[in-house]
Amino acid sequence: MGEADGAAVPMTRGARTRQRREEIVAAAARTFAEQGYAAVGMREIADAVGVRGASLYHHFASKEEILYAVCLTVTREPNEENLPLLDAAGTPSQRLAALVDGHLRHLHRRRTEHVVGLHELAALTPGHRTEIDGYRRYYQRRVRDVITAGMRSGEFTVPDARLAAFAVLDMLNGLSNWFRPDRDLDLDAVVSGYVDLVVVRMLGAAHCASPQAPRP
Amino acid sequence: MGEADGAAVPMTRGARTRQRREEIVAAAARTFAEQGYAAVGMREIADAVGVRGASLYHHFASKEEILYAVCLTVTREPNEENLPLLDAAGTPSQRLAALVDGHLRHLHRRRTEHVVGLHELAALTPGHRTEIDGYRRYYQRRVRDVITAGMRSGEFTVPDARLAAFAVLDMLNGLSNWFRPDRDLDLDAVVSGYVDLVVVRMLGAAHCASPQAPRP
DNA sequence: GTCTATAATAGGATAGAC
DNA sequence: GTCTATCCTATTATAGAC
Repeated sequence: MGEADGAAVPMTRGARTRQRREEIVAAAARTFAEQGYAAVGMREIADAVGVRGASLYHHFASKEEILYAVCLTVTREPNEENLPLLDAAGTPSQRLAALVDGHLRHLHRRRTEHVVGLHELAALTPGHRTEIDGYRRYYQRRVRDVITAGMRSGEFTVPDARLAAFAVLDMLNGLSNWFRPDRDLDLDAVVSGYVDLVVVRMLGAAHCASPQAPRP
Repeated sequence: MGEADGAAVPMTRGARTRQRREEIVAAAARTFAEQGYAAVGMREIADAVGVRGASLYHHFASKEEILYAVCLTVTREPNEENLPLLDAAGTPSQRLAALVDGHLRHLHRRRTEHVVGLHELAALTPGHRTEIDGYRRYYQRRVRDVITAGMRSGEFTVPDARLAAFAVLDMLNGLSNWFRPDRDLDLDAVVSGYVDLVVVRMLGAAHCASPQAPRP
């Protein structure tokens, strides 16, 4: 394992740079979430990473670019990870139940970033704001579409898909503002409780917990 | 109507001062909502009111005190105006329906202030933050209590009042982030739709729209 | 109650050495 | 890729005249 073959340890430099970028984004998300974007200085982010303020500009052109990276994490990831659940096999109830599950688990896994992404959109440049809003609107539309599909199939008895989609997503996203696992309320309990509240109760599906055959 | 009786035109000076205070709070809420608290300077607030920056300090000791005033509006007012609806006569379904109605109308009437109050709490001083959180927690507890009452009376079939209270309030508060009246979605439609989604569908009440006698 | 003028500080960002 | 040093500007807040 000498240095004869450079390809044996490929992209070591690039990987390290990428890792440092992610350290910066993670540290920034933490401080932004606690104090608010505009109240945090580049020096404070740098301290959290363990470098000097000027070094951040080797990785990001501006403070807003760091915020943009945080916001991308919580708008693009759900589109890439959760929306495929809506394209999978199954009834609208089953597919929406899977999305609610995935959505809540992503909200928790990226809890810090979501707090920023849901509160600091006003600080983005107009171009970045438009892009982020586009991801969010697409996600919203896909949720509305699966509700509409469930209404057509007769599974959902709700009268207005648009209103229901707002209600569902606001209810889900609210989680990141209050959920802290404790002795009598862990994530699995919230997830199954919310799937029931949304899919069975609010939308009116007869059942949805586990994959099932279509009704005869 | 001479100057013999000072009480004939009472508090004229105080009323004007109070009015200017409210102008400042209103202008600040607008700019905070659009750009975020920390991104707004005292000069910008002053411009919106039509005075110089220094003049604001005659009415408020600091920028944070203005934010505190905005946050008080959207945490104390709902406690004072909406919570009495939970103490009125009627079944838990009826009382919660009235609260949902009042809550949504307040969210809309104080739309700008709510955007600030829901996004900028991190910028409050610890003391103010604690006070505001107290109002919010009390409101949340009252909603949970009426849900518990409905569970005991058998009207609500939901399994967990705490989880349901979070779901309901997050769903309601989300309104201020997206609702703009348009041709096919006015406030009355959203209110009646959300009352149905929350009280009838999510919580499981058989009906609640209008006052009714208890079931035999 | 509002003004002008200014203090005191901190902010984002850049230049250039290593 | 990170550092030191620094520029330039904007900020909150105060002092004191009117």
